[in-house]
Amino acid sequence: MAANSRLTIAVHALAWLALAQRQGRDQLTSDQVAASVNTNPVIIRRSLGDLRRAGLVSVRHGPGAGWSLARPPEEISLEEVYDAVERDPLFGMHHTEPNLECPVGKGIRPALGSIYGGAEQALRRELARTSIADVLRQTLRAG
Amino acid sequence: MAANSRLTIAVHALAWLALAQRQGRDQLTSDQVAASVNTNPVIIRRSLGDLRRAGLVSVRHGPGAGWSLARPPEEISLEEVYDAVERDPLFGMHHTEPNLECPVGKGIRPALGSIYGGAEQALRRELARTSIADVLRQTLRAG
DNA sequence: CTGGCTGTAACGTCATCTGTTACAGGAGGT
DNA sequence: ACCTCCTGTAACAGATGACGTTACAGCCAG
Repeated sequence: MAANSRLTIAVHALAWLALAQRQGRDQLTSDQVAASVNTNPVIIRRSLGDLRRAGLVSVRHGPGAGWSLARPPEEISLEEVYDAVERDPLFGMHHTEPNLECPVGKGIRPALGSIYGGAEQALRRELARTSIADVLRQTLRAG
Repeated sequence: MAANSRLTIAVHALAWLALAQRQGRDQLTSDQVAASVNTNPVIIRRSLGDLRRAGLVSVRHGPGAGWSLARPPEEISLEEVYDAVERDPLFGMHHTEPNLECPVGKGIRPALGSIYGGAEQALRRELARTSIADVLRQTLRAG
């Protein structure tokens, strides 16, 4: 798959918001987040926009504005972040409809659909075990 | 991520080989597999080439040539197929190096690396529970 | 009202995947 | 040894999507 960095960007932004909050800075602008992630502020706004629609962060407009966590970092799991930023299923089906004359072509899609569903659930269960607070703790230990 | 259909193509081809084998047809050419998947034979050769390098199928050249399973379908797990056809990690890191002045930017990559590793392992463990024989069974039941 | 920041559209660039054509190379049957 | 069939792979076109950038409308505290 494509090396998709959306989850990385979102988790990085959330961890940075969690650290800033702990340090008493309640808001961060997209420019400030972008400076840590080292990318363009618009990328951050797009990512945090997804997280806002999922209810994980909130935003304040006007001067002195910025982003903050909508919940304590212990209560934000990577599964929720994954759901917020990842739209497409993990594995894609055939681009063109398989040959329905062939017994394999006829039944393969529902069979794979259920198998892929189980695999995605296993992935989510694992991501659910880690919170933004966990990520921040491991990040500060590694740094 | 990109809707990547490589795993789907490979599993479809293997299930079709397994069914053909059960019906007494020991070899299938890439044209015959392509007719069931409904794609170009070169796509099939590329996919089966990955599986051959992983030791899951074998190929015979010359006239009357074609592909066949290198092992019984009960002993080929989707985890092996996944490893054979999927080169990139599931989640990508930042495109540009994060800001190392920031404590989050400094430690986020090793932290995420270990978390992503655990998530990929959970995915693989789930894929390991299903064999090509299982896929074929479910496919024929669904068809 | 004003200044600062968000939200989003529009666009370019780049990488990747699928699909296609073309052709060199290997191996069994004669 | 030759033929013939099929594999293996390079080269290319088109589509898709991600990232990055610029630009601008909208919103709101002061």
